[in-house]
Amino acid sequence: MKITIKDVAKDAGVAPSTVSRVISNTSRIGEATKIRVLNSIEKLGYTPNILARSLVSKKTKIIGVVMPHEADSLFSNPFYIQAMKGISIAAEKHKYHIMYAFGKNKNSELEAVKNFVSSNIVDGICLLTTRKKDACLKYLEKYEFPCVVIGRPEVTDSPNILWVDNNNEETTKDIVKRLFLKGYKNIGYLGAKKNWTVSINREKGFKEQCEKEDINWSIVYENDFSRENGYTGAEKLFKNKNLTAVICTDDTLAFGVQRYLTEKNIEDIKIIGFNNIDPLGNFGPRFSSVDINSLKLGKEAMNLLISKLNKNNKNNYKIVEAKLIDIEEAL
Amino acid sequence: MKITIKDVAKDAGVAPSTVSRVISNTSRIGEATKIRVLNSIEKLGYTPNILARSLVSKKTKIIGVVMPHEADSLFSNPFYIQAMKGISIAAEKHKYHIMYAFGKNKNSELEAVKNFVSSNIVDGICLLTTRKKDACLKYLEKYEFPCVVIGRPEVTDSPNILWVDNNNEETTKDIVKRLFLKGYKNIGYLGAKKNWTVSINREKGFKEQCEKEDINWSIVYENDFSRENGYTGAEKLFKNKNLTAVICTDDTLAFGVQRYLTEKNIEDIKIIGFNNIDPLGNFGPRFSSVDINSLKLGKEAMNLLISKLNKNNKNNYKIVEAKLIDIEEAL
DNA sequence: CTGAAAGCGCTTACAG
DNA sequence: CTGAAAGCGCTTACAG
Repeated sequence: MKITIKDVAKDAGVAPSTVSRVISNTSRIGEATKIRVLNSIEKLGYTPNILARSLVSKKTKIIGVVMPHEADSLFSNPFYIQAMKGISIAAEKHKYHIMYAFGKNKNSELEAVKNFVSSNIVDGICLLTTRKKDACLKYLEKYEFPCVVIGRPEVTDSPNILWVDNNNEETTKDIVKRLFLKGYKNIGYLGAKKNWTVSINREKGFKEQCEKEDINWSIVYENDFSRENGYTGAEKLFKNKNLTAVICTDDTLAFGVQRYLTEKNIEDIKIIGFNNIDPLGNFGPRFSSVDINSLKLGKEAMNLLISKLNKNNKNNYKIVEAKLIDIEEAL
Repeated sequence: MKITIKDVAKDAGVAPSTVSRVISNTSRIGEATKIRVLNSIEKLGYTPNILARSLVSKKTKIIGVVMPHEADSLFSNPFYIQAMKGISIAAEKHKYHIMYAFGKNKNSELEAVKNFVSSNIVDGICLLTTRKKDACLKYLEKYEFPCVVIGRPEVTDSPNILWVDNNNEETTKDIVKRLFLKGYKNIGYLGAKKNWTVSINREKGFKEQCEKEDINWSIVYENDFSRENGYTGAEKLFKNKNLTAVICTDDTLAFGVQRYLTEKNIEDIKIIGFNNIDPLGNFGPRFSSVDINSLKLGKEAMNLLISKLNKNNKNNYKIVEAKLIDIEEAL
């Protein structure tokens, strides 16, 4: 039988409340009794039942993490597993547990959120992506439920919606700027997931900087972050254009573009992707890619949320630096 | 304020116990009161507090999943994310929640297990790998804590240790047999993680079949499932041997072997890997690989564990078929 | 500094 | 079929 606080109390010859106090270390306790209680805890191998504790404290110290339902990207894109790892590391450090919900379809994300919120099982929620008119965020905001999102929400100044993001707009601007300096005057942008804010922000920076530098640009959107969509996107991009460089919003797309160019014998096209994915099958030439630091995105998301839960957060967002890994060293 | 069973009871004009009964749908309830209660629940938007429920039922309907601490493999190997997805899908179907613990180092796995067990937060535990003299399994067995492991434990007939595995021994035997029929007489085996039972089983099948068929074999072990270790492993394997085929216990290793062979201009070597990883950078020639069906491994692990928790499990293990995806169609 | 009591939100014998 | 009561294992005012 699992031993409880009563067993410890009896063994130490004190009241359960006293045991509780020495565990929480919150009020002044006589040194002698403290030692006695600690000994009994040790001797009996007592560990508190966190369920009972949660019931009275109204805090479970569990964070619910909702994965995007797009299965395909999950499998091929290291972003998710790295972010998860970052989330778990940070949570563990603060003695929080993590509960993941893998959505199976469009609606299951919102359902997971509702389920988390209504069952009282989590103190806060973390979303791994943001969309335009995000239903999950809307729900969470309505119920003022503590949450953090990786990516930039449409409304960035709501006190209840924390967020962590790269500076995507600046990053694509910077890339365009660098390309321009190297003499690239015809640049394509291949996006996917049109309603994901990450795509929108990268596109925005791209477009603005192109217009500023007077660069010929074209933009193509595909459905998914996938090699196949990279290939079909490249078909469209290179149909009538004299592009010399392509920025892809994800490396999976970039691999598809690379394949297209190889097959069609189109040479000397500069490709830049995002996420710095190691392709494993390491035979093709590598292209440049932006390392978005997924691990840190996950960690900072947790730090932000947990700070909020402990009511000592300063900001409601955090920018994680993205870093262009350029194969030409100095682009 | 969160509404409770008392609020519903008051609204419906019944006792809390009655509300509880209509929710659990466990005892006979008058149709009229049932409807009244249901209406009140609907009207007030009541959802049970699962913490309180867990406290009395001693069941949390949460499963703890312990990830192996080897971070490297996590990032590159789709096995984990696919298994996680399988786990989550199956758990959700049975209305269980999943809590993941990402180990950071060798000891953190056991700590995660101990933590799960002692805090009363999970009903059962799932391990994503098994090792020789597995400390986690030993602990779980000692406390008779319900658990399932993906992979084959050393002791396969303990009623308390459920497991799900491919038939790894048979699979490598089968591969060797096929290779032999195609005329391969010098075959290498490149393993990693010497203390993982999956490696041991695959090696065993390999060795036995080679000796049976009178094939010249050699075995090399490296530390990790990684491309780098595949490369160094190939260096060793091809030092003095006239190998014509190499079986790698993981595709990540196989990619390294492939790279070595390409660099050294060694041609016509048959490579066979495990896990059927899509390399993304799709320029090198593909090699054959065994699809271990990670998604199903995860699903079946959960099904087994949950059956056990509901005391209606028939077996304590389940074999998931692995399938050789041969690039030559008929090897 | 410490104990007795109430309460967190449920479930489940025990009566009737 | 339904209610009153006890209890799951904690925490936290309230006294002293």
